[in-house]
Amino acid sequence: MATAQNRKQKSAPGEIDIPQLRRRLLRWYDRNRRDLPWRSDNPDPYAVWLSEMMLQQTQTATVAPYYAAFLQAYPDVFALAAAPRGDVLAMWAGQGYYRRAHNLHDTAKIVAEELDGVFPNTVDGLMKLPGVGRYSAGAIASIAYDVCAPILDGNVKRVLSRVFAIEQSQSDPQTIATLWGISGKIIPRKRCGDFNQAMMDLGATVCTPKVPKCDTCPFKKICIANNRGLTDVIPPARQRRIPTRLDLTALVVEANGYVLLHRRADSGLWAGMWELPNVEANGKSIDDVCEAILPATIRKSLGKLSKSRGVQHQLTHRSVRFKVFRGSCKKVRLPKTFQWARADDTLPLPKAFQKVLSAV
DNA sequence: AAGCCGGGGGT
DNA sequence: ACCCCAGGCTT
Repeated sequence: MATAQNRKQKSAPGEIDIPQLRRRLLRWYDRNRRDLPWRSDNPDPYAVWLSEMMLQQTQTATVAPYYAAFLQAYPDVFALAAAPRGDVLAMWAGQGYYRRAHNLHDTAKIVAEELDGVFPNTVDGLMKLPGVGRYSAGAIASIAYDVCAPILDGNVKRVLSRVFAIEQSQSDPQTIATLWGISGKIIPRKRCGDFNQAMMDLGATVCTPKVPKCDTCPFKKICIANNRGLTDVIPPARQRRIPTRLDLTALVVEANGYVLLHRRADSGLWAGMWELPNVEANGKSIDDVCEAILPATIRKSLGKLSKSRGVQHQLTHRSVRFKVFRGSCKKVRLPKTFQWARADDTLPLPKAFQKVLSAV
């Protein structure tokens, strides 16, 4: 009798031997775990939190050097809380998603000033911190405190979709709810941090989006997608969006070794970061551009501008093209939203502007 | 529910 | 060229 109940059971956790899944995964992890800088037998919640903020939508290889630099500059939450915002942003420059850097600093202050420097050890407590959602809270709680909280990131989504043959779109809220449910169901009572990290390692190194290495997978025998030859169609491809074009004219204004920077708004693209003065091109003349984005004091002493070669920069949702002009002037006093930066310093600039600067 | 927010590793 | 990455937040 093919009742709805029976059909539901077919791809429900009931079909998988959960204790066996746990044993297989932890045994695999003991032999094959990645050696990552933030891993430790005695985890420091601050270091775990720091790594998780950096790892949001960012691969481990990209994070590693930033993580090392942050931990050296700010060995504990009090050091980070005491740092000027500009220093934190400058160290984050190049990593993208700059809102994370603001949240990082805000959270450090909250923990240092209101929580005696101690990170919460519950999912609810952690989720009150800016930039910490359900995934990050579960990851920090389980890894730093061995609390048995589930996680669901891109890796775990993919692994669970395949093992339990969840065929629906990964972005469907219903599917996400189902996957959270499974993640909570399979997490063991012990070694929860290891278990969660093992799921992510498996997704990153074995259960990959393309050409998964099913022959070396600890779930080879129990994975429904593998048993039915469905690993190519689970999870289904998401529809991708076309980046929109953004044409900017940027100015490189120098004054004996310094370059003129402007501070961006606290929200939106490159939030709170610094930029080379720029504006949407829209057919503007160079005089119009200067009028639009330069303080009057600069314009007065600015020599003739020369055109440099253009720069192209790709974002996930934007395709940015820069026209670049270069000129020099006196090192005059500036409004607060501008600053003179030494051209040879590590500048608090997003990659796009680093690229423009290195091109001239 | 959908859009926004960066940059890069891997293929 | 195209996939997606230890997601969170706003509208």
